[in-house]
Amino acid sequence: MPKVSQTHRDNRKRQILDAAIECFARQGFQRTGMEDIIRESNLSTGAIYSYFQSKDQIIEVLADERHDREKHLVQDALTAEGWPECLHLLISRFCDSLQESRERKERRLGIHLWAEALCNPKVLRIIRRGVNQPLELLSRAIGKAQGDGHLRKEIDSNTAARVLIALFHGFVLQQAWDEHADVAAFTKAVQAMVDAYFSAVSKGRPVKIRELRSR
Amino acid sequence: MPKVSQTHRDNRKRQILDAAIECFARQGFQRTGMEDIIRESNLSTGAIYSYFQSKDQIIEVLADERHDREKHLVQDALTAEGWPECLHLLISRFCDSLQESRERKERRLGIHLWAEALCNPKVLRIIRRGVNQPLELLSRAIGKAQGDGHLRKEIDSNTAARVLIALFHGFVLQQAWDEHADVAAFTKAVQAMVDAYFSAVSKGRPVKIRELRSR
Amino acid sequence: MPKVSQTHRDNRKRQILDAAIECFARQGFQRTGMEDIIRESNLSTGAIYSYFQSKDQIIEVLADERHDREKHLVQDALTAEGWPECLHLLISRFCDSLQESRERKERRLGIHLWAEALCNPKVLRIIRRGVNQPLELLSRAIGKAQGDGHLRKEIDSNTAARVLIALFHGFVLQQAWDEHADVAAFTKAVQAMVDAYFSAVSKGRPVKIRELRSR
Amino acid sequence: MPKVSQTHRDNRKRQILDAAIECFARQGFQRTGMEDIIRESNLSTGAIYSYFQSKDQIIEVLADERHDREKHLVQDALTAEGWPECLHLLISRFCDSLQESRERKERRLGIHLWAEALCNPKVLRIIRRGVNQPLELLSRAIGKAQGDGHLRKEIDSNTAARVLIALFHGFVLQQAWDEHADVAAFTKAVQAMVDAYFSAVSKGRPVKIRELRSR
DNA sequence: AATGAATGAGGCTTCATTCAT
DNA sequence: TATGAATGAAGCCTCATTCAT
Repeated sequence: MPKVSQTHRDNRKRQILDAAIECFARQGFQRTGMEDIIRESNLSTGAIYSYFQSKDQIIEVLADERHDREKHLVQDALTAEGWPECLHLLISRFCDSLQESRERKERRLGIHLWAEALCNPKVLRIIRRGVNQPLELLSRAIGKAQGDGHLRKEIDSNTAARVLIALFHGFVLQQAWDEHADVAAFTKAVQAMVDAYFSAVSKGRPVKIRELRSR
Repeated sequence: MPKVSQTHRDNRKRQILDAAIECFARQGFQRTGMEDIIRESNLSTGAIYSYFQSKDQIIEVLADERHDREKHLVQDALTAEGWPECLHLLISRFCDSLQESRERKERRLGIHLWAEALCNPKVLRIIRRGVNQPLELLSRAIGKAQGDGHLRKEIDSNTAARVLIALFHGFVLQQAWDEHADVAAFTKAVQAMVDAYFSAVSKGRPVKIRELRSR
Repeated sequence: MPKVSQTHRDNRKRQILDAAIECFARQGFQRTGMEDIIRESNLSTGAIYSYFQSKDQIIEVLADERHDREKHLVQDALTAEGWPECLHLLISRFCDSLQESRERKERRLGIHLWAEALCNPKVLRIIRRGVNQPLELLSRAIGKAQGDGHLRKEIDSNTAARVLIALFHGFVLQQAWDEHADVAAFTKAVQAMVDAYFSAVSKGRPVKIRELRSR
Repeated sequence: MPKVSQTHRDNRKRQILDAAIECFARQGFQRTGMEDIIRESNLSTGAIYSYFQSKDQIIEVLADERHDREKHLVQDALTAEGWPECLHLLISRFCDSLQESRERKERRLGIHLWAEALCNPKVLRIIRRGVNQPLELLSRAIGKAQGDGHLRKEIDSNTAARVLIALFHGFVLQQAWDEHADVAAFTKAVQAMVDAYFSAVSKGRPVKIRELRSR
């Protein structure tokens, strides 16, 4: 039989991956059988296995995809000019994405990947890249803003980046557990908090914890 | 053996739960077989099943325990007097806990529970309680601080609480993926950010989002 | 501790056997766990095992009991004087017993024993005795009636006994499957049939099948 | 393997059912493990479960099959013309079947089903149908014979049918417990008894039970 | 004697993967 | 290439029985 075109193969692969996303997002890895993916993708067992070596490999590919997406989201946001703009763009880009149904589905899948990473070395490696690359991008951007004098120097850019990512991830969880979580309110609060943090006492020295305490 | 004391039963239960925590934290729910828990607990199959009805029930009990712990952590912190103290205590309590090995293990388990909640209604219910109760406690504390004039009124107490929780959860993830994540730096940054947020523009009016955006 | 009296032991044994009858009749052997018998008997695991060596042994003892009862039922009926009286007494004794709730329960148990006998040599031996002894008693009684001139000689006493027993067993099944089966009607029909059979053409030669066919 | 024909599927199903009959007839339901059926059928665990959902379902299907066979046996016999012919055909058909090894095996299985019915609602329903349908067929046939003047009207057709079925079932038991039970003798006796019953006192009035009792 | 906690072999079933067609 | 029937290891759990107290 004739070899099928690469495009055809790609389409099939997508078909499988989309089916897998659907199933995994809904039921997690354990509860999703290959049979579910097969049914959802309208393909046959054999077909699936001619595109992916195993269920685990599908998971790994999906992890890779998510990581790519995350990186691009950060990358895109950081193309904006000027400091606070970058940050605001990032926050809104991120938060906006939580409103789209497709993205929400993938975020659920993402959570399963976060847990999977804890006991699957391959996935852990992918997740680490998926967190570290955005982290570095962000960290570098913050560093640059500091260099440009838009930001207090006392802030450790790396840690600041971590905090931002933590905020995002943390909210992804809350939204997954309660789909009515108020994204807009959260967005606003994060914007405010981050602004306050980055701009606090920009005129002189940073606020010291002790001072705050005794106020 | 004849009737044993309640203490004995409790000890056995703990033995099983601890074994389960060990296994689940290390390998997740799927990869942990009852056999693993049996081996780790030094008990027999039957013994386990005379204390718990099923693997799922063990998971649920562990979820309940985590939720309780989380609530108590928040409750304890909020017993401090005065506003910023409460908050700082909470942050340090939380971050300190991430340094203890036992707690780290349980946090890993916690992440597995977060994912499990997405496709296990019972666990979801438990997790929701486990998030909502601390959220309310925190929210109420913030509200009280606002009432006492220690905090800007523009902040929505509920959302602020959400943001804090998100920060914590988000960092738990980072630490799980990279056990060398710098807890101290994170702690400091969170303290600073939160202080900045809650006290921002205390000298005049709060920064408005619109202003920030258009800057 | 003091050795308990034989009476006490007997009572305990009965307690266990009654509990077992209850459970086995209701749920069969497989579905009845030792735990069920323990609960129903209000004794402890250990107690049960100090009176019986195993679940199988309980079954065997119960089989023995049933067999005894069955034998006595036949024996008692055959004490009547004169031929048809014996038979009628037997039939009514048997059918009457099907009206009592206790007996019905034991009959259900009996059915389980019938099946058990097919794959449990010990029970098979007991059941065989339980069928053969009544069979012989009956057969001998029929033979005697023939000798006394009350019955046609052409009838094979052994087979006739078999037929009677088959009628009884067969109806026990029907009643077990449908507790509203009409015992009275069945009794009457059996009486009539048996009478017809035993007395048919008592004046001369037996009816030949061929004749019946061509009539 | 690619899609296989329906015939192939049917053959496989039969293969499994035959293996199950073999095992169940020999050892009963409890003592037969899926492993036994798997070995006996020369298939794999998975194969079995792709044809049947559970061990219980196999039992139910077998119960259905038996019920069908039983019904057909009666139906076929009742196609004969004329009254006593029908009956004699039925009796010989039934008794002949007890001579075939295959049928004897299935009869053993049948006994296990009779017991199973007592504590398995699904099987009970099937067994009831399996008894009631032949019962009705027979009852109707007897009624018709009465209408045609071939039979005494005093007989309750329904009860008479019950008696016949009871005779058959009862003998199935005896044969299962003692494979040397004399089928031919039993057959003859049943034929005679039934003939005597149905034609008794055809010369005058039927014998009344009361008379028999008081004789 | 009595208790009931503990044991662990064995039961039923699932499901990722293979491979004949 | 594509199909889906077949495989069988491994999983969760039950339950008759034992034995320390």
